[in-house]
Amino acid sequence: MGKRGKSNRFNVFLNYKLWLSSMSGDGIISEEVYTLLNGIRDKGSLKAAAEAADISYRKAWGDLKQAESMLGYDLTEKTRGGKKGGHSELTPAAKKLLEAYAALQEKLDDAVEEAYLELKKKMEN
Amino acid sequence: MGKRGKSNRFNVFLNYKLWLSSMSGDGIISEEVYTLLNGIRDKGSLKAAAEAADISYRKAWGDLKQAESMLGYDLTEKTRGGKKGGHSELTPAAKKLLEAYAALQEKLDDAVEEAYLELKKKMEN
DNA sequence: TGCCGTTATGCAAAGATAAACATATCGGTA
DNA sequence: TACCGATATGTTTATCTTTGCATAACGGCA
Repeated sequence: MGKRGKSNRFNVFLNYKLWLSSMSGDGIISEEVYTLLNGIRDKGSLKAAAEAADISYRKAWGDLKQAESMLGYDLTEKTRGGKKGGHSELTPAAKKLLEAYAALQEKLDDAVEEAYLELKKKMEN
Repeated sequence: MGKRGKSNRFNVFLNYKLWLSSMSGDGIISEEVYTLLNGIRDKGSLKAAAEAADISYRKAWGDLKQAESMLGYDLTEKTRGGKKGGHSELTPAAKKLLEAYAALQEKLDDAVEEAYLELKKKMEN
């Protein structure tokens, strides 16, 4: 047998979750909302985005509404009726938010990864 | 009136939450468990720690048990009966975990703060 | 040995969260 | 104008989480 590492391997994963909240803490924009916005951008409707995210339309609609009310401006432009029954698309502000969020997530992913390796090292000593 | 910043102030806060999980994702060590461990260290009993954290003893006990089962080793040494009815104290492993976690949290707090400022700047342009 | 306060644990009740269901509205198009 | 499919929203059900209650075991101490 060759040598090997300590036997108490710290065999767990570090996860994290981000969200934006209002000062009062009532409304939140969770990662779910970002998923929805991405879906809306890709599919052109909240219904399709909700299905893709595997959450009920009712909840998706409520979450989006709450996010918009919290920010104080719209993230989507919605229309009812029309050839395809209606559709939703992102406002410029939403597009900016998605971009900014992606950058933020990448940066934090790196920070978490780094912190995790340190945690692990400490726990294996 | 002098000049002032853009009016669409991005007036929300960035929050984050950390937790450790097993590969399968079933068991987790949430921030709550860290709070409990801190409480146990300070007060010497799970009951007191649960009260301080404002969660039911039932849940605190269950969470702790789950965390220990996930890690595969004990985080607390418990005794029943005795002069004060019983008590709990941290194992060396738990102390190490708390230390490592505090360092991790500090590091990530900084990273999040930094990322938030960037996000904000982007959203205000 | 009976009491106290804590750990330990099952089970029922209560609360929170999300899904499901039910309609209504809208505006192109057949 | 009737139909389609998506938005919009209230109401009811189901699910998931947490609390609360009950009860047992334990071991110093009066």
